[in-house]
Amino acid sequence: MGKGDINRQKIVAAADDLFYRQGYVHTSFSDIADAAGIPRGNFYYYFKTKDEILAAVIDQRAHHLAETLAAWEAELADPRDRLRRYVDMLTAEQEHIAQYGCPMGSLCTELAKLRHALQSDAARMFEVVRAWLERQLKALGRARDARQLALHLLARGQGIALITNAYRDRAFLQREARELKRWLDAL
Amino acid sequence: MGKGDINRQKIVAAADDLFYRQGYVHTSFSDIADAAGIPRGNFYYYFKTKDEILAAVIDQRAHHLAETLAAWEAELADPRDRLRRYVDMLTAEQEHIAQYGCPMGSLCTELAKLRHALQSDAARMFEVVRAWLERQLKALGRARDARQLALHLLARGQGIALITNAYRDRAFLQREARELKRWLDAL
DNA sequence: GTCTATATACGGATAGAC
DNA sequence: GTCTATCCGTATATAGAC
Repeated sequence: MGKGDINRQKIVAAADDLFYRQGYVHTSFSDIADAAGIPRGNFYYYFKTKDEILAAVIDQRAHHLAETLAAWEAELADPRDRLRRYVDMLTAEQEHIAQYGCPMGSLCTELAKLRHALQSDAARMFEVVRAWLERQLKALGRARDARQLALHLLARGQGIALITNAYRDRAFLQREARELKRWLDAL
Repeated sequence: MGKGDINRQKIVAAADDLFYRQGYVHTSFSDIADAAGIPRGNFYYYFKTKDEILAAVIDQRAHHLAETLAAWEAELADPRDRLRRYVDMLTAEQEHIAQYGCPMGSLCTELAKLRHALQSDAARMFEVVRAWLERQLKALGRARDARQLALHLLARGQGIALITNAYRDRAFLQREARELKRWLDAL
């Protein structure tokens, strides 16, 4: 891996973080360059436009998500345990969620308002999760309604993240996570 | 009501619409002035800063919301019918939601990322709804957990709106609205 | 590959004539 | 109350020296 690749990676990592914490529109090239430790001018050697960085960030998030979910699948044999693990992610990330919301949800919301060309790419992050949830639900014997249940679970998580963020209320997130687990157990 | 008040009202109405459809950061003074039919320069006679417009928009949304909810309370005697009516709002607004998400949720999400001073004011829109839901739930005999159930309902609605927006999937919204009503009936 | 200087456009905001 | 002209900062983006 050359030095160029390392710089490229640093830029994407910095942009990923800043897009999450500040939003896409509100984050400037300078912000990213400063955070990555790359001089403003040299920036354009790696990315020609802001959209290119966004595409790289979406790609990275989708890959990271897929890796995490695959690891849970390898680690846990019982599909119900895997789904529980998914809910545990909410609790584990409660600090970030209270401050910045969900990285997938808030980005999709922002890009929808911008009528951004990459909005459908951002929605593919959700697809990664939805497909994984659906597979676990099928393994649980819910083949018929697995897809709908997966979307339902996705929406529940997004609602919890949004309200937790708006109210800065981690106690709410914890209560709802417990309730989601009861819902899983009843499936 | 003088001409100044009318112009002021036109500005707030235009800003309300644009903040919903384009987001706060991405909407410029020029956008609002153009939409309201007010010359750019004259704008500052009514509002000194963009934040002042935002404050007026939040105020208007909260008032409009309170009026709508009060009307439902006057129209329907049964608290369960009132709650059903709340769920019906999702279905009625499905076109807007699919395109732009929830006006409350998307604004709170955006302001949280900006670390905007008015973020807590925006959250007060949620409080108007939460308090109303809580009252209906208490009237249903759920005094003990009315507050938690109200927040739960709020979060369910937000999750549905977000996923509907991300996937542009009105069928999902309709299915989830039906499910929410079943949940209400089981209370 | 790295960095400086700079072009160009647009944002929010102001002064002041009418 | 209305409108024009304009300031200043910042944003994206480019040219070109090193």
